[in-house]
Amino acid sequence: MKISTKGRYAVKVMFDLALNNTGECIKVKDIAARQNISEKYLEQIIAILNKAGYVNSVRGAQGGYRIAREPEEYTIGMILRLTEGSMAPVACLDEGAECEQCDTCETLEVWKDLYDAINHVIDNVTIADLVAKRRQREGSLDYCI
Amino acid sequence: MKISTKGRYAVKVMFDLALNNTGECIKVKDIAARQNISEKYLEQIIAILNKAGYVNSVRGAQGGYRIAREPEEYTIGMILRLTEGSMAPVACLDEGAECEQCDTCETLEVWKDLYDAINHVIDNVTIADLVAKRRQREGSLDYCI
DNA sequence: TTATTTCCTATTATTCAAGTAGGATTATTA
DNA sequence: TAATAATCCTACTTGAATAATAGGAAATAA
Repeated sequence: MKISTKGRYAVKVMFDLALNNTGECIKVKDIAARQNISEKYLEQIIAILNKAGYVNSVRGAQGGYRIAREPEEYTIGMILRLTEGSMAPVACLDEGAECEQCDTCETLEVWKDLYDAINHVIDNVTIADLVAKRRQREGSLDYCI
Repeated sequence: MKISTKGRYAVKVMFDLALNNTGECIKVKDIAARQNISEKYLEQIIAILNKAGYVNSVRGAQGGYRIAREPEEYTIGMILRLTEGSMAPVACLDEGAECEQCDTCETLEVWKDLYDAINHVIDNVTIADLVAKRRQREGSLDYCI
């Protein structure tokens, strides 16, 4: 039961755009280099974020991407659901799923609890939280040197 | 991020063996019929449970399987880890994993929280809990009729 | 000795993850 | 205006994993 690179990279992209946001455009190439991800693969992932309006794009030379809203407004859950699809641990719990045995399925209740627990975590962390942690870390590093 | 049929079926097997336990052997064929799973595929899954000592087997005619210990002693987590492997949402958190970027990875902390939440759920439900729920359901059904 | 059951291993079909590749389109800038 | 730099779009590939299917060997009860 793993989160795929698609979802993980999407979170990294949003984090990177928030962390390095100066109002200027940020190129895929730069994100790929910083996050150590294939540039071409990242293009596809950021395209999903773009279509969903999570980021804004500027085409042409000196173009790139910017985070569309404030980092506080993006939870990890939003980003994972967009890129990974449902975070339900079993298909029975996906939206629009039909299962005849669900009424008499004791295990389903466990999966429901698991689903709730997963959602609770990913819906209560925002990109802003991740940026804050990095800033804090950078701050404490200054003291070390 | 889905639990595979292997893990789900393994839980169903343990549940079935506990629910229908009379001290007699239970055949794979019967479990497969009750749980609506391919017999041959179930053989492979129950073999894992058998090797781990979660069930005891009796070969030959009138043979079959019995749950080895009390249903209270088997958590869902034990069964899933045995059949699925680690339940960590990212490979970085698997045992023996090595990741150079972990020290400066803010997202990892989210995955850790997620991992903890997952473990908390699956380690606090036992097969006995599932059986109890079924018994309760059966009891209330009697009143309905 | 026959029927029944577990045990063991190999094979397969399908799907999905994770990228790779190539070029079209759009905009800046020299 | 031409060169350059960037996003955009689509198709393809490769490898691994999932979810079985298949066939028979070994063990045991009746």
